[in-house]
Amino acid sequence: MNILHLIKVQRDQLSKAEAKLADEILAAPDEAVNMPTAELARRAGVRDPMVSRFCRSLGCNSFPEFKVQLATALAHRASFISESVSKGDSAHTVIEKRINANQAALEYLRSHLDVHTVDAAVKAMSQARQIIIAGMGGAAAIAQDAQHKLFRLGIPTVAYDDHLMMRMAAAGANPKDCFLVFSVTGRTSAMIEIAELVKQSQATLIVITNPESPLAELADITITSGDELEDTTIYVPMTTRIMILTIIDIIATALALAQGPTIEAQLKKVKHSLDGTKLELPPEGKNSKTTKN
Amino acid sequence: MNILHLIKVQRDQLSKAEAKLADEILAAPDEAVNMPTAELARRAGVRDPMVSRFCRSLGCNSFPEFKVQLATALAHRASFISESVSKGDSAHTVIEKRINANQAALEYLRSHLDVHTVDAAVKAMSQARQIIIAGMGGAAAIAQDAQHKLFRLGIPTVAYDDHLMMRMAAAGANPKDCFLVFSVTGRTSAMIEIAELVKQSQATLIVITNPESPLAELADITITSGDELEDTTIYVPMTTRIMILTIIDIIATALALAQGPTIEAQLKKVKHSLDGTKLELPPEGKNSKTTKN
DNA sequence: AGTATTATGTAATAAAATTACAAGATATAC
DNA sequence: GTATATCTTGTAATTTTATTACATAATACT
Repeated sequence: MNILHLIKVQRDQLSKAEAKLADEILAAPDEAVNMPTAELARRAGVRDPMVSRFCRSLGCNSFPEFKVQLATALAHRASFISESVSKGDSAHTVIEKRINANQAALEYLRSHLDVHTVDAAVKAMSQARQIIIAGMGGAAAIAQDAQHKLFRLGIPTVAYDDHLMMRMAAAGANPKDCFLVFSVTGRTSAMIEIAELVKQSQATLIVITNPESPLAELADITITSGDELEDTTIYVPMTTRIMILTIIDIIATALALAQGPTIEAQLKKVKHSLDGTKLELPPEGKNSKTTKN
Repeated sequence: MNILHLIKVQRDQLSKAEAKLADEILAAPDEAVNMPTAELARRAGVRDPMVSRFCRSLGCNSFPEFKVQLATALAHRASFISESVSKGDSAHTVIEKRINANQAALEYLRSHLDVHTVDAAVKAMSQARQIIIAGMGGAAAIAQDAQHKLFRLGIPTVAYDDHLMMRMAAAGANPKDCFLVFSVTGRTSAMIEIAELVKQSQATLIVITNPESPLAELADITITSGDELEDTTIYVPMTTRIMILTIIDIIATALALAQGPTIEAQLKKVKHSLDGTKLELPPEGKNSKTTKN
């Protein structure tokens, strides 16, 4: 866990003077990181040695060591303050801000993605007879992408973006099937309908959605879509897209590992099937890879 | 520029003793970050004050300040070592590794995405009569996603994943149109065909692909797909997906900004069009946002 | 209420970083 | 090629910073 998190978590178990320091640091970590003990102590209204003690309480061996940790945490957090873009922004600023925002989304995922949930999803999917994926609107592309990834692993997978097809697939699903639903908000009634049909078919229902949504309640396994994070006032919301894609990435990777050695051959077969569609690589290209995707 | 980079760059313009310090730090930055001057000096075979001088040469005000900078640089670098997954990995490890890999991809993008290229693309797209997007295979989902984002901005946009449709669209394109092609490798002959047809129609051809590919050569504007980065030996390649999505994100954001104040109303209209399809939010949910996507 | 325990401040000390200065190295001019 | 200037580095002193030891205050517990 990073040191800023740690301070926040331990904040209430600290002594009075230490809590003052914690507050001071949390209030302005960027400044704290470049202060000597004396200055930090003065600002927090305590005496110098408290700073050393505070660092020890947090598990650091010295104040300098603490500063290094703080700087590290701050480097990660830096992208956490994913500033929204504004009118006068140059292309360069937009690039920086959007990359920061997307990195921050991944950082958020790191701390909020539950291992056991992922494990459960992987287990269910690896045992599934077939995986049926559903996504509408903005989630349609995600569904298609997931299908593309999973089918490459040799798992029978199909993706739908059409409501009627989804209904039929949901109603006709086998209890051994896995139904994977992408819905950022989890409030689209059409999607909830589908989920209910899936329940009736007794297929395993995995949803990637806002955990506090009606859709999530229906699911056997719920994985967060990061919907709670996204700020709709920002021009073009995107972070959830990145998060969900990374979730798929993680699950697909874990699935591939679960499948064992056969998977490599499978991937190779699929890849080589595309060979005929590609132009040759230049003879002495430094890029010695074979074609792909 | 981060301090590690700076040290590398300035390495040869430093004095003999300073160079020794530079080498020592570059050799083991993780250790250096937790050393006092004396220790670092000893290891580098110089005297303590050289360390202070070295920091000054690099533009830092003090050694502690330098350490903070180093820690920051190291924090970013940490995610750069995106280890590939392996057999015995637990779900937790897979999560960490994939998130690291994807964050690293974004870090790569940060330093390799050319501002002027993005500017040019945004300019071309903002002036376009219509944007036609093409993507096949794994890029189909990306194309669909891009379409979804751009059409929300009120820009006439269409996406194709079918080769015949692409041919027709390419052949029939207007010189005022913008043709956006996604192809990770840039070697799919079907896609190159399309690009050639687009050239004949004199529409602006923007491709997101491997910059050293036949497809890139045909384009008016080329943006890297990160293909050169991806390691095909890793089970499920994904980083390019994230990179391309972020590129779309950046362009769409810049486009939105370029459109000026009208865009907000436009986005609201599109968003509210979905209101009827969603369930109400719970009355006292801490989530006070309106529905979206 | 009295004692034990913990928390914090004060003063002293130790550690760390920097400055001032001198000696050495290197370059430049003649 | 020597002399001078400039730059680099080391030594020693100094200052700043962090920590320890100890005492006092606060809190908790009996």
